[in-house]
Amino acid sequence: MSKLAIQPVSTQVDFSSQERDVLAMWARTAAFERLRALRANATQRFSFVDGPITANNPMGVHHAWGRSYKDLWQRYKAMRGMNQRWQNGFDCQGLWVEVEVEKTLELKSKRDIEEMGIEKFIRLCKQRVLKSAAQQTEQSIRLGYWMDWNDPSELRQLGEALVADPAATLTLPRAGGAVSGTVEQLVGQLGDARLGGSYFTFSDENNYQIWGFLKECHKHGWVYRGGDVIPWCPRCATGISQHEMEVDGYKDVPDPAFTVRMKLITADVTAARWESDEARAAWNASKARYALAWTTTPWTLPANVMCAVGPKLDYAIVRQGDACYVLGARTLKLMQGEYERLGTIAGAGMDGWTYEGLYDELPAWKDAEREWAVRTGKQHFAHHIILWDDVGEEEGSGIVHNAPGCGPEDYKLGRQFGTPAVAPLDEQGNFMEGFGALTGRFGHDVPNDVERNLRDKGYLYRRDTYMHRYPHCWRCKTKLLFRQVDEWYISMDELRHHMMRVSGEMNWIPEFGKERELDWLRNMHDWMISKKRYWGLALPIWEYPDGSFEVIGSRDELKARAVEGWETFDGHTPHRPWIDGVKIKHPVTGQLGTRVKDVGNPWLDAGIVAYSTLGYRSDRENWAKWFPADFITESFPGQFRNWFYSLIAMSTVLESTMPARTVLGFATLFDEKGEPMHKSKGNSIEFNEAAERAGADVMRWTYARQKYDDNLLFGWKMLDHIRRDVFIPLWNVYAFFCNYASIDGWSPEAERRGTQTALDRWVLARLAQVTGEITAALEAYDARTAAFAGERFIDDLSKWYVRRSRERFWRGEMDADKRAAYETLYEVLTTLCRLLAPFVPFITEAMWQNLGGHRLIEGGAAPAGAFSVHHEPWPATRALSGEEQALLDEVAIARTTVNLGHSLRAQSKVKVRQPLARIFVVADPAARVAIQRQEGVIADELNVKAIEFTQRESDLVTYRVLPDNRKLGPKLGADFPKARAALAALDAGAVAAAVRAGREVVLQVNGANVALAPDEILVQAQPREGLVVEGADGIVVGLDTTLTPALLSEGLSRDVIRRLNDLRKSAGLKITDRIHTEYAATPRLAEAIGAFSAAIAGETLSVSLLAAANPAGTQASDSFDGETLTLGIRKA
RNA sequence: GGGCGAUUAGCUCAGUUGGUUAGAGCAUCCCUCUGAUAAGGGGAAGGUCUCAGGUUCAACUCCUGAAUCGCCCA
Repeated sequence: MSKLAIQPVSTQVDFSSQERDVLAMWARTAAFERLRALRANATQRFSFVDGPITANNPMGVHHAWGRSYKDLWQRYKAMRGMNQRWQNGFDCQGLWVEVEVEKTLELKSKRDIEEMGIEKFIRLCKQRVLKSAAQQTEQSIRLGYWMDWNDPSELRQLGEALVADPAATLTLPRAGGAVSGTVEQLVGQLGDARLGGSYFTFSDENNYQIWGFLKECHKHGWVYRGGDVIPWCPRCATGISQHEMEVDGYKDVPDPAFTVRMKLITADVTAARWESDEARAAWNASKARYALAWTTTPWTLPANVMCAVGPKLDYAIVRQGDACYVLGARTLKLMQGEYERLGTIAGAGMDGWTYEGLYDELPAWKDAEREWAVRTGKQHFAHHIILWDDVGEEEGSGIVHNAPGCGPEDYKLGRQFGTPAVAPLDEQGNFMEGFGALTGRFGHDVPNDVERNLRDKGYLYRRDTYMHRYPHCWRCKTKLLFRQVDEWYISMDELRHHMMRVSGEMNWIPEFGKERELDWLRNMHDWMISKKRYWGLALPIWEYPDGSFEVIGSRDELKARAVEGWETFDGHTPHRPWIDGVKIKHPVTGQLGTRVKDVGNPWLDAGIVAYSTLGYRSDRENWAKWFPADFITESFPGQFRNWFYSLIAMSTVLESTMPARTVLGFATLFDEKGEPMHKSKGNSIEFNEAAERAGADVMRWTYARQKYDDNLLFGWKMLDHIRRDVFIPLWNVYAFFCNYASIDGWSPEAERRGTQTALDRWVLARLAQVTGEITAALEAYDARTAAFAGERFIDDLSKWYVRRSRERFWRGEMDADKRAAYETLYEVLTTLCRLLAPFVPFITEAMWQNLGGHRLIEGGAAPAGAFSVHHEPWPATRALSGEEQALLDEVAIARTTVNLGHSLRAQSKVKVRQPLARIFVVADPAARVAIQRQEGVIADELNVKAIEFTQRESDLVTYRVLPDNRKLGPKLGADFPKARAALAALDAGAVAAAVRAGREVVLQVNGANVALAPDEILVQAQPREGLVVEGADGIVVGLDTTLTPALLSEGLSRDVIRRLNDLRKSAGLKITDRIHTEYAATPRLAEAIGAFSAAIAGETLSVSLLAAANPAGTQASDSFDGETLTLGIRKA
């Protein structure tokens, strides 16, 4: 092996451009493939299952957060020697893709799609997915995310070929042998064992595996077709499931608020309390009586069936003109104009009151009533008032209009009371036949028509505008309506409990995740799995004309059962439209079964991947090897009811066991001000921009140090802060080392030859300590703790080790001490590279290559060899020895002492440059030993000649004696305050002396003697007032500020040195350049220069130092401390 | 309406089973050091620990209630 030559390094580093160089190096050397090969035969495995990223748009910085964790632990586990699958996943099917394709093609509705042709539409959806996947792959690579990535250009090529001619034959080259097929077939096989790369949830395997899951559910009788009223997007013409009602789902909007007077037919007021007999008489005499109902969805009024009141609420009976009104007692502000309060009635007393229907003349109502009559055997349905506990008084009139065909709660009540139901809207949100003039009109467009109609009929009391939160489509932002529809569900009754058990077995980070998931499961409704759209899982449900249905569990099963349409379908992926033509025959009735047109909920696609990607159907042995995943991670919000939920549901059904051992969740990414990033708001940061401007490493570190529970306020300021505080110091330590190593031609050797100093041993102890800290934190999936430990170490390394070691590197001779400095810093840097590599793969790689790794490539290392820092094993952890622990404590005490000394100098306005004779120190015996051992360092830092442990502590300190609350509180109870006061009244010095001597202290409390043991009293030394003394951590430092002429003279000489070095710098000299120096100085100063000429010459590399009337060369003049100095230097 | 979580310095956050004078980093200002890097060191200022009760010898910490914010559910 050739000798390593460490190259000099600039401190002006462009991290982003360096990252691109590293990426090029990785690509050129196939570094990732080498890692896979190196770990391929490892017996230990780390199973990570990726939660698929939606392959729809470019990756955002919020995606980079989670992906940084994914890469962090995969790299870490690789360094721990484990074999891994390295498979990324793309989420491919669903409405989001459809919406984007529709936008591109400017399609307005489902009708447009059908006119264009479903087949073409599906192909365009697939192509869009492939294009997005290619882009996200490139961005992930830029992030430094090591995965078994597809070639992005191949993905794009497939997408184009698919649109051009899906039936064309294509051959894809692969290491294990080329794979051929039609374009469509190959696309359907992406991610499988032969093609490798990322998994795609649109793959045949993924879809058929879900069929198997649904079949299993059907075996238990959990799959059913249910009617319900659900939020409905009229634009997408599909229902929005409970899972999708996300944060984005609600917007504040103004809506018309109608107060409708329901004309009462029967109203039993026996429960009423009247204001007076006259009031009662007024009610009896009134010409018309009304209940006032309130709604913000006027389009639902034509479907009104009942009204609901709160049984425990009070309702006011009021008179206005000839009419009487009943409304919530606390909602009287709704009344317009003068009115008279007649009485009060509890909601419970209004049960069963009947009223005139608002739209009883409509054919739709007549049909509904007829259907109801057939069902119940009754004649006429009377609109009436019911009791409902959920009625509130905060908004509206306390009387809720109920239309069972128009709202989920309404629907439930309708079912409960067995009423007719009128479902007014079609898929596009338009009124259906039978609604008179409203037929064909859009639901949200009819308030004015409804208003006119109700006014004409005398039913409208008032109309207002009301601001409230109203659901909108999470994809296209269209204002939702509610529709009564048939959808397919998986019943949760039984499954819920199994899922709760499985969730309970998993390790949730942060811990509250488990409670959240359990809470969600407790409240989970049946899972709506159908969607009335085109691009997605073809639900394998075949319906027969008699309403019965079957679930088909696999392609083979379908083939065996197919009686029609198989030839057309064969060779295609299991998607619409081809699958729709396949018919089966009922084994008993012989009826022809047709597949339901619905596609599946996309969370089915993502939830199955712990099975589909591990070969559950085809290679059960392989599946068992990798299942359950050791680790999964995604952003928490939403995933409890989405991915985590579906993952657990499917694993519970298929194997009744957890899909992953550890779930790491993290919060939400916002902008610097804590507001959501939105392209339209202009506050979003593109991933590519962040990677280029801040660098991927800086981003990754930002994510790593973030607390999982807290939202991340992401912005340039914080990125810049991380770069300055973490990366610049790290890089400068590294650059310092390399630049001197390069000058000295130093290179690492197998054997250590240096003589380590205490400082070397200290930093190596710190290194062992931080290795332990980072390892433990990563094992516990705690990135933040690990990152903070790293930051503290970089700080110690830069601000203590390197700062204290600089002179050792400057020295000319390569002596044993300098050698030890090189050897130590080399070990620290190379170990640190490995410790930080999983977090920040680029900077560590760049450092590693210059520090040694690269020689293996250039020296032509064996093909099986490791050349990247990411091929290395993780640094071994070890327990600290007693001496090492003591050394760490010792340095901590020394640094405290130094800080105190600096503080004193600042207070007494004696600058550090001015040497002083001594400091005084008061410390307990252990600290005293530490300070003695670090005496040289402390004296040097503080620029003092000596450290003295004063014998007469009382000169420096006073004592404060305090009761040990923890011990005496429980012992004395209520007497404690008195004892504390009694102790405070004693002479602190005397008590301190007694405690130090190990004697009891006796107090008078309530006339009785209480003896306190020495360990029940705390003695604190405090700096004496008025002295130049500073104290902390039990150490008190005093400064002797006496200035002798000799000290003053030395101080002056230090000023001269500093000014000379400033001059060297401004003259543009190199650090190693030698100079001739001349000076003109006032007498006292000249004397000082004379006295310390050797030191001055040495510190400034002056080969001559001469007095001159007019100093030659680059000149500078200055006055300080009453002296004047002119300097001149010339390069020697 | 119900549930969960939060509220500590200008900002971001620590704060062990209740215990003595509530801390750090950043930012600000002042000083200092510089053969130290976009730096290093010191100091100052900044707090009714959201509020109100309660338990206790003792509450940032435990309990109850309220306010505000966030999330989930209805």
